[in-house]
Amino acid sequence: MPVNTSKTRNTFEKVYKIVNTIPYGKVATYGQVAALLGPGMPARIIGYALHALPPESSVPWHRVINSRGHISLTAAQNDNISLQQLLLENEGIKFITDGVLDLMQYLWHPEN
DNA sequence: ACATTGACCCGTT
DNA sequence: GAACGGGCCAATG
Repeated sequence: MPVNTSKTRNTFEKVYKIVNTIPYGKVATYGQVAALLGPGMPARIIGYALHALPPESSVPWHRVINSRGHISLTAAQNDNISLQQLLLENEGIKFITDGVLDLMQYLWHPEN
């Protein structure tokens, strides 16, 4: 859950802002988002921020996956895996197998 | 203020 | 190619 301290709010908002720039039908890796956040930002923070994100939010959290092109989400939230996969498939992204998609094809290439 | 954990990544065995 | 370990920042007890 996001605690509204000044520092975290800033970082979290940055994450959400970047995630919002991911175009429809494309996906970005945690590492990419971390790199856009700034040097020295580990990918874990993105995961933390997105995990804290409520489902009602308009942030396309499902377009963020790990560097291997897999849906992470760990075992605890395996119900969300199907949800994320459904959302991505709804955007025209085809999965190779369950929870695995083709990064070369769908990876977002930011211009900045 | 210390230790542990986390929707991760990368280099080395 | 799989398994292991170190590393970064933020949140929680």
